[in-house]
Amino acid sequence: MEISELTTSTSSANGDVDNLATQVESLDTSEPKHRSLLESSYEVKVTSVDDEPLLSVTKFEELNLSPNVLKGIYEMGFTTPSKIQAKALPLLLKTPPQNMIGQSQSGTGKTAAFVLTMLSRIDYNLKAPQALCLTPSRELARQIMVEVRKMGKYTPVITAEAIRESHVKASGKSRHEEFAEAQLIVGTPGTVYDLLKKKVIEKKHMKIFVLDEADNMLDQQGLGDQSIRIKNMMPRECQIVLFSATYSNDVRSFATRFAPNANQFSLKVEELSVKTIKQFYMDCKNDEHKFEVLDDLYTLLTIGQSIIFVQKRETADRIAKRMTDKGHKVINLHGGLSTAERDEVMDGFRKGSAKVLITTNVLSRGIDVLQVNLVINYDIPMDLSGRNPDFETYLHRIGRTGRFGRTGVSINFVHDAVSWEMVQAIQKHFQRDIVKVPTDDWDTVEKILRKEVNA
DNA sequence: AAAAAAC
Repeated sequence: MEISELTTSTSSANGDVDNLATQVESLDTSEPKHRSLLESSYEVKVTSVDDEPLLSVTKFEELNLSPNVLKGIYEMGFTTPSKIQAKALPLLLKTPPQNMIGQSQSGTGKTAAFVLTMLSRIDYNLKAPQALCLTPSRELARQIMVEVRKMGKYTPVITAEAIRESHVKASGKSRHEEFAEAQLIVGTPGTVYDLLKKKVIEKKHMKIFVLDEADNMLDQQGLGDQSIRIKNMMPRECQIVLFSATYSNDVRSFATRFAPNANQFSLKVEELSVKTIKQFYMDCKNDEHKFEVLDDLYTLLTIGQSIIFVQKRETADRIAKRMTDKGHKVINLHGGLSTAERDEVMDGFRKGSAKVLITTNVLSRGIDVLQVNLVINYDIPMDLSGRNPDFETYLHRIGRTGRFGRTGVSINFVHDAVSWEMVQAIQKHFQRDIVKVPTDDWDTVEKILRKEVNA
């Protein structure tokens, strides 16, 4: 098989800017238009396993989608394919199917791309599992399922979530009954593996297997093992699709074995950090001072919806309690909560009834709440040794804001030499300035942040 | 030294 490569550089892609602007507008008309994240040039490298010329579509109509899928897409407000959709969809939808390893910035339309592909692969006359998507958290699985149901609204698709149950099913259907006829399944690895093993989920008709946040799904101890076991249960001819905004070097080489002969698209590392997300740091004196600064920040500034990331569950609980004691209205989500509690907290945050969410890395990836305009790294994400920053997690965390071309702000709390060095390393790695804001001069802070953070 | 993910 020949490998053909095409590198496209777009410095004045007005078409793309228009396309995206149209999407942003239709997603939320209550906000003023922001600069598009595609405003400045960036490079997408596409690699195809065929030697056929690479196709990039400008309209969804060019993709031979079923009219029912098209109708769902348009109703969601998508008018034309985003940049990555334009390049990836022709490859994803090829017959016979080919594997795909895709990388693009957060909020550029990856989810829609693989959901659309799943919906297009299903034989709707066959009431059996045919499309499976795995995610690293229940919150992300639920979010993707919402997208599936919107996009598949005019198709007869039968769906099921394979996540730990949070309540007794109102329908009265057993899981066996539910999964027997479900054609499209989104879930977390533990539950999916369990259901496959028990033959609650039938595997023999599976046509497409998607790993969202693929690097995380393959890298993480536990998650990786489960993902591999599940993939090994899929039929040989099943299409494998990996998507993420990040692939660390070691994960990428494994990904190419996990999804052999895959078409690929990827970005250079300096293109990954979304330019519309402003990055700051606050120099705190010590760990206790971090909390005082946090308290002051939420007392003295009017802040829209925001997420505060910490390293440990216990820190999330502790900070949430102390903030509540100080009179702030905050909610708290981590893996130690019950499934019902997690669903309730997440639903409240999505509705906007809660403005401040304190959480762990469980929500670092994929979660899409458009109104979030501030992300605080109360603890800088680091690797297991505690000596190096976790660049991938950092990028995913700050990517919770600035969705779909909106502006966003991230603030890193620094409190000692190690955390300061990590911020320096992050700045160097992504070639993006991380600007200091004072911790004692709130007039200045407000001037710097006002435009972006105020509600 | 974490977090997540199953029963």
